Amino acid sequence: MGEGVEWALHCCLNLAWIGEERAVPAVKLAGYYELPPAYLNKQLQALARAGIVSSTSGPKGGFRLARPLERITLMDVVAAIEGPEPAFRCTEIITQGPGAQAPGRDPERCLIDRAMGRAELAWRRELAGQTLAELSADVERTMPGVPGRIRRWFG
Amino acid sequence: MGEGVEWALHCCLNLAWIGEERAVPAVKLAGYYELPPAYLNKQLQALARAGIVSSTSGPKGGFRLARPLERITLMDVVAAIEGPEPAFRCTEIITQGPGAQAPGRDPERCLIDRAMGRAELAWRRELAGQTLAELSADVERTMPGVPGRIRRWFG
DNA sequence: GAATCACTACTCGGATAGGGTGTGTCCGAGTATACATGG
DNA sequence: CCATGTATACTCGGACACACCCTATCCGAGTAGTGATTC
Repeated sequence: MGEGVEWALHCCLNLAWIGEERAVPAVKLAGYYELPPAYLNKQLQALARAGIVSSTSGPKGGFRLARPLERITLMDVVAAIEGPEPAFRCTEIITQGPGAQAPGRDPERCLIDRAMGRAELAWRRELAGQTLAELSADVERTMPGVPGRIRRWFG
Repeated sequence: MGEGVEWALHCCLNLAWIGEERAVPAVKLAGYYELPPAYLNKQLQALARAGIVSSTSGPKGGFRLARPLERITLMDVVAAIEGPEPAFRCTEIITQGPGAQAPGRDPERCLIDRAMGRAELAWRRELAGQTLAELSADVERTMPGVPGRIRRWFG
């Protein structure tokens, strides 16, 4: 899995703590973690395409959260960065070669694909079941000073 | 995820249906699905290193299951092919840059890492909860002719 | 006839190239601000 | 003093290289079987 997911999650939390009334440019977000600015910008573009953040150009421009943390799940961010395709993609080798099964013969998919799909569904369900708001609450509980320090640093 | 996982799962089932008294060379297994023989051999080597199959060289050599299907889970095969590293690897960017948290300050890991780890644990748990024996039983129930046909083709 | 030995064919195993996706960088389009200018 | 036009600086957005891992291939090490040779 690409590391852009980790960057995107941290940035979403930071944007929330900074407040949605201010737009933060990618360069500043990158500076906080010493990440490649242009590449982080690319990841944030993906978040913008997914409707998670909104972007504005020009001076005083940048990124801000498009909706509250309560309506952003881990799944949303992962899907925005990694794409919607499943990790395990069945190439249907069962329909090739001498022992080929007729593709349309059984309406159900390849059983291996179904089994792997069940596991991936459990993964997605877990990701979709946790919002960034819960994550933010956990951080504020275990490290109360962090959000304030971040808001101050970006000020 | 690499497609070698799909190949390995099909091959394990085929080896089980053929019977463990016979060793099947990689070339023959590849021929059944028209896969690149040498590359499939590489995947089977990974299964051998993981102790899922045993390999014997020379004439009448090949691969055979090292233990019954009841003791092989989807997780075993995935770990053998893909490696033991988790898909999401936290790069600890939280410990870098101006807002660096001291690494040893909190004994618990980065909360984002923990959240992603929970999801991945659900995935692994689902994979580890299903054995190839159950998968084989499903196939024999929905497509009763397949195992016999495979055993016949490899004969 | 039986045992031994060399030879052959076959298989795995690791070392070696090629391609595709993720990683990283650069420059142009667009915009809001600030300033100068004129009424 | 206020409105307007212009220049400017700043930001995103997409187009352009680089690198690493997955994919694919090839050849050597080792082994079991086979046949010839010898006692």
